Formats: sequence, structure tokens, C-alpha cells
Amino acid sequence: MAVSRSSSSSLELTMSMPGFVSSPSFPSSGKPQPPPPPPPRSASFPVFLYDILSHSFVLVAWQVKDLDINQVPSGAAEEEWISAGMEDEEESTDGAPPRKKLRLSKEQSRLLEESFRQHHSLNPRQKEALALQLKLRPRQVEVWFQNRRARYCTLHLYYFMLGLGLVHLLYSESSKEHPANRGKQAMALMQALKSKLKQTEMECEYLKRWFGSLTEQNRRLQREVEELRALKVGPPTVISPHSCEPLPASTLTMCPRCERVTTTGVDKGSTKTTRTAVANPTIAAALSSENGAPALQSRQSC
DNA sequence: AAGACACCTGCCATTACCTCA
DNA sequence: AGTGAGGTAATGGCAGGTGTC
Repeated sequence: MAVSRSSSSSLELTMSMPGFVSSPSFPSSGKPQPPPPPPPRSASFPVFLYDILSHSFVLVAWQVKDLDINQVPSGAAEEEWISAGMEDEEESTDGAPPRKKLRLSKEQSRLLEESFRQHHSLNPRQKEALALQLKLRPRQVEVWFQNRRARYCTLHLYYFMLGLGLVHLLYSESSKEHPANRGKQAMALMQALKSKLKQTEMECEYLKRWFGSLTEQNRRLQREVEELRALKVGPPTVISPHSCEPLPASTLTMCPRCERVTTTGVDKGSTKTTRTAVANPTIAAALSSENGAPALQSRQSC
């Protein structure tokens, strides 16, 4: 992001942000383009902030509608949503098929939002399962998450701009001239920021609980592994490739994500990784479920 | 060990469809 | 009924990571 003074009373702001969807889009030709339109007026958008942004900042793009970051479409239109999914795939016979616009049902949206709250990206297994549950194609679920991530980033940019607006408000010349207005406007901005803070706190609380349950599960699985080692019931004996001796069980560690057993510290610190089958169904199930870990991608390696 | 290749996935910019005022 | 704006599902291209040969 770059902020530069273009005149004595205005700032020019350019900003690039991952996932930020520019709309309307500008042609990439070299010709100078007219300035982009100011942010839209909406019920949830403070008018004074609109004025601040309109007059003081030139935004690269703006596409924000509501403060609620996990907003589900509501109102009369919601009732009219039609369900369309895998059964809505007929193609016209003449040339290219007409591009049909899927409208997700209320229930589909709800489940997708719920899933998004748990994790912002899906591994292939989760995607398949969700698609099956929603009667959609996996690709549609994938696209929904991509678009949702973009909206999520856009909304966070909005909150960032709110904060920026507050700073500008407090230090701008015009607000110094009208301190009474400044107070009111600052209160409204603070209200919006407090609402965001509250939501962030709730998200934090949720993540804490999730982390706690994962820690507990990890502890339980480690206990189980220890018990299995103690019992020595048909453990897969790992032979050292160098000494041809069985490796002691205590030198084995298993990565819960990639299901690899790593042996360490035996052959003068060498490390060898072996993919193994998981015999214990409980452990196998626990490992395979991955517990919906957010932002962990299946192609990541350890 | 290094490089070429295929495959998968996410991101981005954009398009196209749909709804609503 | 026509129209423009806004929302969003969908598309296509690109880049990066990974596995295989």
C-alpha cells in the first residue's frame, strides 16, 4: 500500500491485497483511466466515512456491502432462492452450452458458511464430503470457497479502511475546524470498530476451544501409541538400513498428517522416512479425518 | 542429485447470469 | 416492460508445490 499526498488537502491511496476483487475492473491498456467510483453508499456505511473516502482517498477498487463478515443473504430474496446443483447440468444441443447461474439454497449456503467458519480452505476429502452432502459438484464447492475467501479479504480491507478513516478523521484539518462533528463521527467509527473487535474475540474464543480439543486428541493418541508400544503386539519392525538391526520403538515418531514414520538418532543422527499402513483403526480414523484443520493443505509435506 | 514433466491447488481478473429497485 | 446496478457463480490463466521418472 502506498499513500501519497496529491494536494494539500487530499491523499492518494493505492493498495494491493491478496484476494481483493476489483470491481469495476479497469482495462489494462496504457491509456489513462478515469478515477474509480467512490465507495457505495449503504445503510451500514457511515455517511461521513463515505465523504472522507470520496474526497480524501482514491481507491483502486471497492466492493463492500455489509459489516457482517459472515453474512448470509437475507430478506425476501432469500426465500426465492432456487436450488440447483448436480441435476441442473443439461446442455443445449446447439454449440456452446448456455451458462447457467446456480443459486444456492438457503440450507446449502448455511452449511457452506458453517464450513467456512471452521476452515477457510478444504482438502480434497473435505471437499468431496461437502459436495456430496450439498448435492453439488466438488468444483462448485471449491469455487464457492475461493469466492468466499475473496469476499472475506475484501471485508477485512473494509475494516482496515475504517481504522484508516478514524486516523484521518482525528488528524484532518477540517475536523479540527469542526470539533463537534469530529466527536460524533469518531463515536460512530469507534462503534463500528468495537463491533469488529467483538467478532474477532468470538472467533478467537472458538479457535482456542478448537486448539484445546486438538491438543486433547493429540494427547490421547500419543497415549494410545505408547500403550501399543508397551504391548508390542505385532508392531511393524523397522530394520535399520545400515546396521540391519531392528530399531527400538522409542526412536520412531509418526507424523499425524502424512502418515510417515520417521526414525531418528539411531544411525548417528540420520533420518529416514517410511510410509506405513496404520494398523489401529482408531488411530487410522483419527489420522484420516484430520479433524478439519484450517489452512492445512493436503499437498503440504512435513 | 538435478532437471523435465505432469498434476493439483489456490489466487486473480474477468465474465455472465440473476435479482431488485 | 425496460434498464442499470449490485451480488455472485463460474471461467480461464498463471504460479507454486509435489511426486515421478
